[in-house]
Amino acid sequence: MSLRHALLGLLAEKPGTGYVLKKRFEQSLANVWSTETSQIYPELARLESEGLIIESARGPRRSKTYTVTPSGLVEIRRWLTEIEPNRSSRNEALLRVFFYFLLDEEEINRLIRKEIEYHRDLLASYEEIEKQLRASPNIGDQFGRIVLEWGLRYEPAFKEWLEWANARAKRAHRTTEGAPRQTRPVAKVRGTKSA
Amino acid sequence: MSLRHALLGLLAEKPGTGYVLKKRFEQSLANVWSTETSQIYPELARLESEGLIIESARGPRRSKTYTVTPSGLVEIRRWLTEIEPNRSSRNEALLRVFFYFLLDEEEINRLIRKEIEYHRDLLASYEEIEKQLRASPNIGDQFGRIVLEWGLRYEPAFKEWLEWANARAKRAHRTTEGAPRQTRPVAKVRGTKSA
DNA sequence: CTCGTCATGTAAAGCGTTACATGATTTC
DNA sequence: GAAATCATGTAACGCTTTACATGACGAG
Repeated sequence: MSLRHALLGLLAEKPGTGYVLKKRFEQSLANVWSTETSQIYPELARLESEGLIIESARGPRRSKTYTVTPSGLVEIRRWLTEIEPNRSSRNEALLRVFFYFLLDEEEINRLIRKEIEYHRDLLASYEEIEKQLRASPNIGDQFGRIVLEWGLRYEPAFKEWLEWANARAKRAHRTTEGAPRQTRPVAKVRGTKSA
Repeated sequence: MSLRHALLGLLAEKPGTGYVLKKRFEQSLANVWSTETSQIYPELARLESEGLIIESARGPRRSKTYTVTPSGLVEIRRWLTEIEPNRSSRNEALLRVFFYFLLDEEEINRLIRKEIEYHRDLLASYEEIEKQLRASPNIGDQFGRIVLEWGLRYEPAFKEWLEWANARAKRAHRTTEGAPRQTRPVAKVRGTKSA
């Protein structure tokens, strides 16, 4: 249940409405966590009913500003310090590379170049954010800056790996040429489909 | 729907039963994708009913070996080359760091050290796999090796960042000392809770 | 004959995404 | 007064995880 703690954390930083929380997800947490409004509003209602946040203000368009309560603060600290983080990760890009043996050299090259472009742009956007942070150093963005730093280190490393992978994929294809993994019969059909 | 294509890809590499597919997920794809048997078996049944795989053999304990069909091969190639990869990522470790402003220096230090240990062990396991691959170079593991290489590059980079983050967190705490973000009243309560 | 592992599945609950619905306020 | 944006929510569907159930085979 990371979403509820993400909401608690954001509200601990600064109270806000569901709408602004969504914006904050998109701006500061885009590459770390994401969610939809359809998940935010019910979760805020649940957090309120559990007393972890309170509706502290009503604004113009029947907007509700929520503020974290003392027990909400206790809860997020408990989560941070006592709950083992879920470290399982999924990376569809890597999963795909795993199956590149099914493609020819040219297609692999095209796909990897596309990835490189994507990550080049992502790095550029991180650098832009970093520039802005440097221009107006907001006390309080310290840990956001630390997370951003990871993006600034990750992207160049990933790009280098993609380039390495592209070169290596060519070599892999050359060495397996004429000996494809798929062409020999792999299993004798012993049973028959019965449904 | 990455799971179905992961299954197709694994079966394209080598036919197998649901049980061995689960093992292969754990061995080769652990850090890339994961799934449970409760997801594998229904998905295999669906893939078979769609003609993308066939039950090619029956073994001892009523085990069913599946093999990818020509249309299954077409499908996974289509997925690889024509479907835009889902690049959205979630990283709970980074999400947590974002909220470290709620903790004191000592706790942050403890948490970061724990992460460093975890990733140290993960890197060691990757290095072990790499050693084994080098010892018995299996043609066909080429792209698995390429994916592994990312792990061998990622882990040291992440560790360095964790160390940097730890040092920087200390600095961040010192500069915000006596000016915590949470202590001033953040919102006037204008409305009242009505449910 | 017992234990471990191989092997396949179902059920239920939780989490996440997509689609849809509605209305209020500000800006031009 | 029209359009953009602010703002909150529901419904349905799909994916993922946890828990449970069952049984076959092989080793000792």
